[in-house]
Amino acid sequence: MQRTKFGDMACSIARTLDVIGEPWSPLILRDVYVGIDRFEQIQADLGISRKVLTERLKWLVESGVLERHQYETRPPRSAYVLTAKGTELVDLLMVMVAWGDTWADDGTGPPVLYRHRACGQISHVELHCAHCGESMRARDVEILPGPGAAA
Amino acid sequence: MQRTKFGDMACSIARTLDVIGEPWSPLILRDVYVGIDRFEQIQADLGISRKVLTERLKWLVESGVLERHQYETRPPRSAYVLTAKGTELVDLLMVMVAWGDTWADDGTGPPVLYRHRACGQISHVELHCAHCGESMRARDVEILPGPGAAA
DNA sequence: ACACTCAGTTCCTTAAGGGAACCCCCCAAC
DNA sequence: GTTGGGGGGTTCCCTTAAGGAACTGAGTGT
Repeated sequence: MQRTKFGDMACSIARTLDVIGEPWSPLILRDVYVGIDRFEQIQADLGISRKVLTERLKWLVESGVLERHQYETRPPRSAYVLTAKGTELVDLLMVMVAWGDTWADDGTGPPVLYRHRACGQISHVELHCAHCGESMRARDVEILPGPGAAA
Repeated sequence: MQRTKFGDMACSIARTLDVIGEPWSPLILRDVYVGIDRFEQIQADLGISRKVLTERLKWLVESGVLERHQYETRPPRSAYVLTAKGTELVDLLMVMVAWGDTWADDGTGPPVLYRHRACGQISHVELHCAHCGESMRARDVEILPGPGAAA
């Protein structure tokens, strides 16, 4: 497959997809987020090919969303941990979860629940405006060209 | 490529990725969202191969996130429109935009700005708890097995 | 010395993406 | 009434990525 490069597009969605646009990456980040953070564990949990997992991990580390930490030297054992950049991608995963729970439920209910520490309730995420705090969804915004728009 | 099926996994992230996990789909949805809603327009805007675009559109329609509307019969002209299911996916795109603006800026600033109609300000989305309304990010939640968890 | 685990690497097969050419339908101009 | 052009695809070939299994190699543990 000669895949098109997304990183150069003047589009923040495309640039985000350049990092995690291929389907395994979000699942790898999820695994690392929940503590499945070593090569063998991730491979077994996802059933991903070892070859592809190696490639993805390398790319995610290069992209600065994961770091490889050798936490033991004898025997050498390493774990992957989320950087700040990677942790903010987990926010994206939480929105995916909310959508999947709503629109792709197989009838058995959500596989994972999220308890919000602040209020103690099982909940999910909603999108709000960073400025006024009110709900901010697709239908609530107007789109304008920004400074980095293509010529 | 014999790609692994994500739709059957007991994971809402995987089930979401089953629909839009391949890198072009989010960009197609973005295009439709901003009004680039016809085959030729999308193809020209994204530079995607016509073959792949045909496949993607078919899949997105099958998945219920887009609908094909023939708005003119002579000559036959059709446009793709977002369903409710698809419109909620645009929320996901807005989070991608926020991440891309923050972490993948090439120095020229964001290519697109979003004005929140409610407050009139240029803004971006933040994640809040659907229950208490407070900020709800990756670090603010506890993960629990839900009813649809794998055995 | 032998088995075992972790973390990859190598090799082969299959299928998906890119790209260009081609096709059909409808309309408009010459 | 045939040529030209646009919309909306389909067909073809080529390249490359994903899957999968086997192999490697360092480092214990017995």
